[in-house]
Amino acid sequence: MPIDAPPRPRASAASQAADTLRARILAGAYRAGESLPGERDLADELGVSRLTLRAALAHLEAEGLVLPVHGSGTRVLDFREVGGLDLLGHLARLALTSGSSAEGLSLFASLLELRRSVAVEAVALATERASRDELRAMRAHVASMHGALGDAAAFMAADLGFARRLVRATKNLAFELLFNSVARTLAQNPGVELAFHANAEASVAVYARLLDRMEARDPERARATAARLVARLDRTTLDALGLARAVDEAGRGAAGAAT
Amino acid sequence: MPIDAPPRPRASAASQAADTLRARILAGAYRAGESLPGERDLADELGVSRLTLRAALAHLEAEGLVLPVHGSGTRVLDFREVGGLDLLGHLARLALTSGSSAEGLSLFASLLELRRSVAVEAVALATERASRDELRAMRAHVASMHGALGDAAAFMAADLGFARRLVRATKNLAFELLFNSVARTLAQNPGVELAFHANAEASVAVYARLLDRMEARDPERARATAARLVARLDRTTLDALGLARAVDEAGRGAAGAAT
DNA sequence: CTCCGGCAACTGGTCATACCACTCCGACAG
DNA sequence: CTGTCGGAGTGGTATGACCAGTTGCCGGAG
Repeated sequence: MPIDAPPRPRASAASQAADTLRARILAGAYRAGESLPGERDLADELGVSRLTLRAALAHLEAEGLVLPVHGSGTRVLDFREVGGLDLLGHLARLALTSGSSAEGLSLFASLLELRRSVAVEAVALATERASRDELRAMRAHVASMHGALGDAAAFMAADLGFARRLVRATKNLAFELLFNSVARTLAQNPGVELAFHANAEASVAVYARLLDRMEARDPERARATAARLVARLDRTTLDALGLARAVDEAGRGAAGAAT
Repeated sequence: MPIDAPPRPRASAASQAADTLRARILAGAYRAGESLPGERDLADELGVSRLTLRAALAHLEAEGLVLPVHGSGTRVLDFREVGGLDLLGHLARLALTSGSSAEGLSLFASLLELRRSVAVEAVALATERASRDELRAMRAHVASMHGALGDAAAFMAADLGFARRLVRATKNLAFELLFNSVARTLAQNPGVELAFHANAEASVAVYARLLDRMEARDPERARATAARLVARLDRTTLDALGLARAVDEAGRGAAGAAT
């Protein structure tokens, strides 16, 4: 019984086309300011119908990569100037799969830096605004995290769950939406759960201490504590990720020649 | 002389359909977790072809509002859980045009709060990483802002321009992409330029002082100064925006009955 | 020769129709 | 009652045509 049926015919043609075009744009194959080839040509080249191609373009447009102009062409935008945060995940994924691991790591470090600055402020805000119930729920969540210490993926989910409760306690929708983007970026990069898991126990301990600060209702001290502890966590996370990537790299290097 | 020729037949059918659906989802007309009506029905209801409807759905999918499932239906997602930061602009616009001005103001306050926390950290990072050239360019930019004090729109553009230079000097792509989202959110809400303009002189003065701090290469002091000064700016901005909205509200109230 | 109007050949935007692929659920056989 | 197998309904894709803007060439008027 030969295994033939590919268990991964998943990606739709439209999203595949979108991925291809996105990769080209992010890689600079089409320069910003120029126009994309005509839809008819592009569809033909990618081997899809014009309709499918247009669906892909609609996604890219929503991501801020491209701007179709009726009668003229479809302009390629400078993603550094107009792209949203969601691009970071794609950039990191591209760098990690098809290029320098160092660049992907750097992007990941950027994301952690942003996350940290927001998290610290979120702690301060939550210290002022979290209800007693919310604090209690966070306590319970942290306690439950001990049960997920064994499984990396489960722990990352629990970790993000705590972060979401924290962010929600700030009563600030902008923070919450930003958190969504960050969480999605992390989720779509396989391997990061290992980095999360690398300092799982330390994270749980840190969260418990942050809750102490928050319950004391002293925003400034809470902020200072958060800044210190989260920075330390992030350092460990980055080290773990770097190590994992290095091992991965070495493994690939042993299998094939270094490119 | 009846004005008939609409100078704004601009919006394409697809984007109109997307706006309609987005508004419905954000307003809760379709509850999260449920499925949208079938594409055929929906297209018929909105008076567009199924193809156009699909283009609209592609946008909503990219925005994280909706998830089409092949064979099943198109699920409505909880935007508070998966929506990106770009939604904030739409929410604010909806609140301001068709509903409570207070809610829109609150959303705007959320955005300012986020922007401030990020800006403060950006100042700290830029203090460490900005090159001498970048600092000089920022100086020049601040100087040039004096020329835009008269025009609200021009000043807002100049203000965002300074912010972009600052963010770029952090050498952190995540910060830069987040800035893009924030800037776009501000840009798509008409009227905010007045709020920016309300404390134009103060802003320029603050930026100059921040540059002093950055040139001194002391991240901690720079951060503290930024936190203090920017918070003050934001308070003024919010007051100005609230006042403008109140006046606007009163004007509308005088013309029609309060809804 | 210069300038301006208009036509033609692009481009993206929309439409109608048909068919494929997948999911779900209910009817039927066991 | 259980398991299976269809069919109905859903989103996904293809085709071909036409509409609607934009651009630029080209010929005629000055």
